[in-house]
Amino acid sequence: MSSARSRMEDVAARAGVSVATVSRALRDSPLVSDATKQKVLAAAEELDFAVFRAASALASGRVGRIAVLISGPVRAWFNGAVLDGLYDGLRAAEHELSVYRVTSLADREAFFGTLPVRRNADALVVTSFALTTDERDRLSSIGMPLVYVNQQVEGLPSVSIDDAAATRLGIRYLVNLGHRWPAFAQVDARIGFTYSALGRLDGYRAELAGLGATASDVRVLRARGADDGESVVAQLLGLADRPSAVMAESDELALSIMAAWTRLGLRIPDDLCVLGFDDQTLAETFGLSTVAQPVTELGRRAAAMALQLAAGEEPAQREVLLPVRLVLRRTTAALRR
Amino acid sequence: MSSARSRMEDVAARAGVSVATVSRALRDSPLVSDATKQKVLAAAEELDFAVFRAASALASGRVGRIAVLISGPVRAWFNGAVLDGLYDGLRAAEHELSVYRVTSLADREAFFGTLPVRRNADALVVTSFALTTDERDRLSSIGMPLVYVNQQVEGLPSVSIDDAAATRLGIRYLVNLGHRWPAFAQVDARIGFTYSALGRLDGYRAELAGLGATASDVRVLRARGADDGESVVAQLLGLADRPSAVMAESDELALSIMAAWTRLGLRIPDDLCVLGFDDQTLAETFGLSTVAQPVTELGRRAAAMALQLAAGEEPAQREVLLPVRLVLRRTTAALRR
DNA sequence: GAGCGGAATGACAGCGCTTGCATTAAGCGT
DNA sequence: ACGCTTAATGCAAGCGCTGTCATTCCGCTC
Repeated sequence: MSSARSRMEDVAARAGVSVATVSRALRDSPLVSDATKQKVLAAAEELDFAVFRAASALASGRVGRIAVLISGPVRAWFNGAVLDGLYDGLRAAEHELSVYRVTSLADREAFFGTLPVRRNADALVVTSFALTTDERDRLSSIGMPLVYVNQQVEGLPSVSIDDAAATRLGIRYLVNLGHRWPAFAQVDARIGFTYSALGRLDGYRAELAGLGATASDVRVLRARGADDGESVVAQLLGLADRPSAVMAESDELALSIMAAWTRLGLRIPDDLCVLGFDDQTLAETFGLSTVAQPVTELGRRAAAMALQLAAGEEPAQREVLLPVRLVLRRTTAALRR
Repeated sequence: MSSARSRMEDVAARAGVSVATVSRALRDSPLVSDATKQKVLAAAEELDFAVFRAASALASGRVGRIAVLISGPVRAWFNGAVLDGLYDGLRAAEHELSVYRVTSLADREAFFGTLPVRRNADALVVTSFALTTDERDRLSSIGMPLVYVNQQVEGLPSVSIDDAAATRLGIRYLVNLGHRWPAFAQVDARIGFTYSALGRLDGYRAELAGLGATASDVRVLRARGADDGESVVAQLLGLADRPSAVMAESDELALSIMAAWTRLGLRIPDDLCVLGFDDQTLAETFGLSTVAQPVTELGRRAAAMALQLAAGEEPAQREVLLPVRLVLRRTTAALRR
């Protein structure tokens, strides 16, 4: 408690050992005897000592820090959920997280232009968008390990779900309820970002085709943003053979569709079944049926993998695929004939 | 582009100057001539150089890092929005952010027990809960500047809104619409955390009293969580003189109340007016009228203040109060008589 | 009892920057 | 032309740790 900003030297003096021993004891090195560890720990406690990480990083070359690139703001539910997982996974390893938000092409260029992580992170986690070959080359030329979240890239370390399969699961469920054929609602792709929505769209198409739907049964509805359910509803109502069910690429879009639909006095699930994707907080509140993906777990696994790569180890599994599950609530029901 | 992990020495050699000059030039010191700065910048660019922050921190004593304590997970909308603001505010100053999540008393004790920020942050931002005197003393004994967000504490640096006044604004609006008298819905307080909800409750009580309501007109409804609108609706329906309007302490709770209410086949705003607090993303989607608070701006201002304090400057204003505004959408309407 | 191996610890040289001070160059008045 | 100020740059000493290598101190063996 006493000294406010004590150094390792002070701890060493108090414990009656050298700074080298203190350093080793605090990191629980097997080179230090148990008795000495006790003494050192006690002295550190009494002096209220905490390692100055900058000095440690300089001496060891390891900065104890993972960087993450997220697409969009932190307040977007998906980003928050991934970050929670990353923090969970890093906490035990006493690593920190540096968050870089990328919302525009300019941001992205700025990041790769200056590559601020260069010597300031031990590994980089990239969520929700693919890197160009150039960007990848630059990272590997500086020896920065890379982990993808929310997408797979041939042979590179990644943690994700199978977006296509997950969507097929949802579509199959709707079809089994008698809906011939469900539509699929999607936000227009962000420029310059490849994005798991592609896999979901593929899954939708593939499943319909597999179940015997024809080309004209495939109805993809476009929104200008995740809160633009209104456009989706307008397209829905304008369709010749109006679908009795729609699956949205995200819960946020699904909720927006629900709001626009009920605002017109129409009912859910009676007049339209809605199926979401994610299982975010408010899905339960509004009784939204959805394909749940374990987003926070994605983050945890990514953290673990990044730590392994940073330590120079080869992860047991380079491409981790986590399971999704169908969560049935009150926005889906069998087609009334 | 060439060398992957170049040091300042390499830049110095290439620019034909000393490392000291490089260091100064990169930080835009007035001690360096413009011509030299150009040369250094060019050399740094060619070598793809980025300062190794750990070394810089060790030499200067400033770590270039602000720590923030948040209550609950990152995926909670409020936390995400504050973090976005903090990142905005720190970006220009090239500072980083260390996030510490506190969800339990144990977390809190762990944080203050080891005080990991001790030498690893230049300032600490605390959101949504008050510190004990002990905790404050420990921080000030190590000279760690402190900024509160989302609450005010006598004379300490803080950035917040006036929760009581904001709530009074909302209640007054409902009363002016003819609702005699609105109820107030709140989540049971988290143990050990003081929390801006107190101010909102006070505001509710004060405004009703000020407008001439009697004690029995004050109806505070309790939810077990922000997604427990169900309990609130049950309490509402059980009330003798059923209120025609309810204000919730957060949009999340308001949305949950709306969901529970409409699930019963009741209408909004016809049978019940609902007013939220926050103006989060989905408020617009669901047409929720609400008292909007500038959460991201709270974060930006907190970042600016933290940077000032870290630099040893005294902020112009120690207690910043940001304005709120009423956002009228479709969940509120004049009482039909 | 001398020699030896292994376990535990200490001494010390950096890691890559920043910064106070010394030094040099340039400008200027007389 | 000569000192003198001011501007620009270089020199070198750390910052607080880590990791290599050397040293000490055991208990054993022969």
